[in-house]
Amino acid sequence: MGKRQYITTAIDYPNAAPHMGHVLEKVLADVCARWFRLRGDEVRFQIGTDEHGIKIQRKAEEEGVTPRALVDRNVVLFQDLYTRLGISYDKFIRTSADSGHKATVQALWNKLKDAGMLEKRSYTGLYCAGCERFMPKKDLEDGKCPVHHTIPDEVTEENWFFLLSKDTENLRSLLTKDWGKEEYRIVPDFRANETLSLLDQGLEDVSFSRPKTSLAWGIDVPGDEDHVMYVWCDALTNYISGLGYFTKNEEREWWDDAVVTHVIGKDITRFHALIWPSMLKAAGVRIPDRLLVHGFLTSEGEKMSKSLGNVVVPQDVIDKYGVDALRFYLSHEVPVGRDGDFSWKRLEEMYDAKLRNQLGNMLNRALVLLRKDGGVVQIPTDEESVSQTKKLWDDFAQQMDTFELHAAMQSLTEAVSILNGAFNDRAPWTIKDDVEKRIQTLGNFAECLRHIALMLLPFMPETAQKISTQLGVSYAAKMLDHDFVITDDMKQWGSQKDWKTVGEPAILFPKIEDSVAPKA
RNA sequence: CGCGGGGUGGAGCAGCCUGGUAGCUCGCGAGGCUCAUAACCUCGAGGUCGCAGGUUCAAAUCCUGCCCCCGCAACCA
Repeated sequence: MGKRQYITTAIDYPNAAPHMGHVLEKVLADVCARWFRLRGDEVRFQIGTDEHGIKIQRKAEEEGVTPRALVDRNVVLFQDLYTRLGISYDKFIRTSADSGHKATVQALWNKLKDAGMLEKRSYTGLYCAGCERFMPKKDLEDGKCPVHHTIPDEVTEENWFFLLSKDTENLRSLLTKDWGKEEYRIVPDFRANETLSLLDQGLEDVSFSRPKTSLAWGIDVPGDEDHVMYVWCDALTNYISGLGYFTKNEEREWWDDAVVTHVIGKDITRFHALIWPSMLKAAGVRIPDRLLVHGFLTSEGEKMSKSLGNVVVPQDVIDKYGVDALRFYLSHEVPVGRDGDFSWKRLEEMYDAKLRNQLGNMLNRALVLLRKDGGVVQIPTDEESVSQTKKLWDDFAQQMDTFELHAAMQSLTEAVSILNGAFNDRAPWTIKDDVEKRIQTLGNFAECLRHIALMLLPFMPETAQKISTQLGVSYAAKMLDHDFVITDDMKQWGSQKDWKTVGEPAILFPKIEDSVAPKA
């Protein structure tokens, strides 16, 4: 018990407002972080923004503002959204604004250089003046830029390269077994297989810097005033710079002596699976434990894109259905690791069917009847209830521990459905003469709901607390505290001896009248 | 032959590894109940499991070929 967990998400690129894809990742990581805390682990959870780079620089030029002003403005959008979503992060790192970040990155750079992993080379490529970037040959149509229909110029520029190819076999070993006894697991498995097939194709060295003439908005390369670091050394390093690595070193134990989990999207798997461990190893820093890779979200079955006009603004969803409905949808409908779809119609169906009609109504029908008998809580204890509850918790923990979060979430909605069925079968409202029996029958349902609320806590914290409060459970007020832990006692059937009466029933999920999705 | 994912009742998916009455959720229809947020429960309709071959007593499930959709292909989460 009580392992130390360091969990991170990819840092977001704040060149525009956050969208549903950003939210998927944060919710996934937050559910994990909350679960770790609830099971008694010490957790540090970091998110942030990757604020350098050419796109920010250009976007700022377009708007006639400084890059600094642009990111300062946009970062707030991310922070506000994540706060509203209840993302329980401990640290929000900003690569251009966090004082320690630059120092750690430059220190890491020097270590890579000392390790002989950096080399300055001239790079020759096809440069499109219109796009202001090098075009890979594969992107060209008949040798022309597909956007500008011009033949790109052959341009040579100096770049620092990270000698990733040196580590090809080490990385293959790392992903299949270990690298100097260090292990690094990719979840789900098929992402690991994909990465291994990349190794089979051979690894190339990676460009790690840009001349300031083409990119000014970034961290200076130490000892080379004409160059700025390219994204990888800058962005990936956030995971350790956020802990003061190589500088203050105050919080290094969260890296050195913790289970480290990176939550990322499938597009950046290769960088996290290959470049990052190679960098760390060269710098003499331990490799993380696992990489949790999520898929992408389509919108209404199609790729999310501005031109299609189907980009879903998370705030619209929250405004209409609430934070927990959104967290529920992303957890219940999107299998961890695989692509998912966001659909207003589906969200509405799920909200009505699972949350309003099943969960909310179940709570309400039990509470209303209990209140008619004075709200007395009496939970009959029998062998079967005790053992079934234990099995429920064991199965749930198993799924959560192996990151099958959607399966865990789905088994919760399944449990609520079974509860509704049992309620009809036992029909407590038909027990007219025997008050004691009626109260005890209802007590069973209240106790079941108490357990379900606890399990819902990582997914839908506010809802879980509301249920517990309505039930009148004594720990309800503390459930959202950062240090709240689900104890073995809480997981026991009928363990809450101080639970005497139920609270006031209230509608958990109201009917949403307007069934038309807001236009984007 | 670039890589990967996928094509199963109206929608979304499971099943395929370890062949043998095709399952789940939503939606739809009909009954039941009436404690409850017109919610809940039960039953039902609806599928030649992308196409074509092959292996087998038997294939959604294994093999071969083909068609189609989606994503990725060094910086779009």
